[in-house]
Amino acid sequence: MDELKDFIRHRREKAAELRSAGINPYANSFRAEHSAAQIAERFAGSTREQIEACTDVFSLAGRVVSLRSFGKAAFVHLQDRSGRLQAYIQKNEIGEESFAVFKKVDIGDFIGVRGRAFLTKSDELTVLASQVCLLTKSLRPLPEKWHGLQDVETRYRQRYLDLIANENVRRTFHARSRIITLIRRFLEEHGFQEVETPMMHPIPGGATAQPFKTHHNALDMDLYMRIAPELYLKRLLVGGLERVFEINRNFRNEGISTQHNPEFTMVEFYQAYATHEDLMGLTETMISGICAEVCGSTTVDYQGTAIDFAAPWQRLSMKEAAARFGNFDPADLENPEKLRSHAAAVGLPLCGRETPGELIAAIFEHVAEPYLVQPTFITHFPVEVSPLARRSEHDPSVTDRFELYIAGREIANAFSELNDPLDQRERFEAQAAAKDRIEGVTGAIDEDFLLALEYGMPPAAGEGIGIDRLVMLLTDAASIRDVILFPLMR
RNA sequence: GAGCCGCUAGCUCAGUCGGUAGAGCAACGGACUUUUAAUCCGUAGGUCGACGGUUCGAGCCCGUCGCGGCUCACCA
Repeated sequence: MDELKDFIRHRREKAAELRSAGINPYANSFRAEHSAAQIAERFAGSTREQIEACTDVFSLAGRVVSLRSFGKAAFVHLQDRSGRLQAYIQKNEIGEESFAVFKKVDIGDFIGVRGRAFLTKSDELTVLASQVCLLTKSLRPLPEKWHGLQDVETRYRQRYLDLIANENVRRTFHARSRIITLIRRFLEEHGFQEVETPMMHPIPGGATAQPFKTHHNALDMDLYMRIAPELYLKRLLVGGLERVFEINRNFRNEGISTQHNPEFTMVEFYQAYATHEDLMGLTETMISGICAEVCGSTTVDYQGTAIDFAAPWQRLSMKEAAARFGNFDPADLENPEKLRSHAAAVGLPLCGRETPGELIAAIFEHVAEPYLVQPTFITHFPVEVSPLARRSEHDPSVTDRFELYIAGREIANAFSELNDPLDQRERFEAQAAAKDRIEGVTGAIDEDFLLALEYGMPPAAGEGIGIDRLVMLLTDAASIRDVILFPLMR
């Protein structure tokens, strides 16, 4: 860059002038003892007289986000981690020299302020500065104060600007943090132990999705970024860790959309001696509790629709849901010809080799999923689309599995775990064959996982919850990118 | 990967029928010691996403490409 923009040149010049006057424009000597919110909290409900009678001196540091300068005085708003607070800087309060330094402060700079509190004429709590320190000179102008930063691409690529300019974005990511904390707390209180399992897998498993491939040079070994932690968490059940959970990233080499980011966060948890029925209750309790705590209510507005998280939630079998929303006789789903004709009628592309269970699942996803707005557990998943779930003891064609749908989206997936090593091997082989049949790709079988099962895995149930999607629901975010700090950009 | 929409000053946005590139905020100079989208006077700031074409003349019309958003497909 041979020609600097005026605003950058001006700010560099100011920084240089300060340096030559013996002022470090990147000082780190100021210790803020209070946050904006703490000071506001201190005087919440106080009268003007009470505030002005208080002789406490507060120290506050933050970014200057607005500046209204008069000849020998100025008002600034400082923004810190907790919010904003106004400071009033007067020449005769801080002295001539200090005021000369302050005159070189721009919007965007970090400053520290020390002083007593007062109420302005318009009743705004303000710190009357007795001392002002420049802490960091900003060389670039911030986005505009009134409209903030709107450009979606800039918001994602330069998230720091989005966070500075848009308070609702700060709120969203604060909510995300709280949601994860509450999930962790809930599971720990229920006796679950947090673990970390490999992110790089020799054989990708635990879900059906395209993996990212990578390579370890020293071992000359191909590896895959994990698509799910499931098979490792179950090895821990074999190892006797009866209740485990992991909150971490999964990576799927698939399309990107408002619901899909290539890396996304899931919580997966496994509980020995529990069934998928137990997990439905656990899930209702956990999510409705988190909703109440984060949103202050179990009813939230999501993109203009009210969603009620109060338990209990509706439960429907997949066949019931498919027949109800597809408007046909449930008995048709038991008849292979009628099933296939319904699938064709709703516009599904068919190759002619789909099994009945695959057709039921495809019809369900097509006709019912978008209409499952209120929290709904869908149960009785066909065995063909559930390679890791335990077969139902009442109907061998389905599994003891549920998925949770909210706002037309899959939020959680859970099942009583298949722990019969021979059945598991058959399912893996069927799955590999299906992959070969439909995609012409040979699926690898995780022999090490089957070996673990042969030692005996206690009966258990496991569940995965998509954290990003849950956060979207609880923060009214339209796109998954609005709840991921740095979404993948081309 | 396909379809639709968008890209103009640091930011937010106008730009008429193809005829000299505009505003607000921010910036710069000046005035101003209770403002809060401060106010007042003055100044500066542009590869109109990129390249090519049509035209006497293109921000505007046409084509190719880039980046982004939404929808669809694969997936959670």
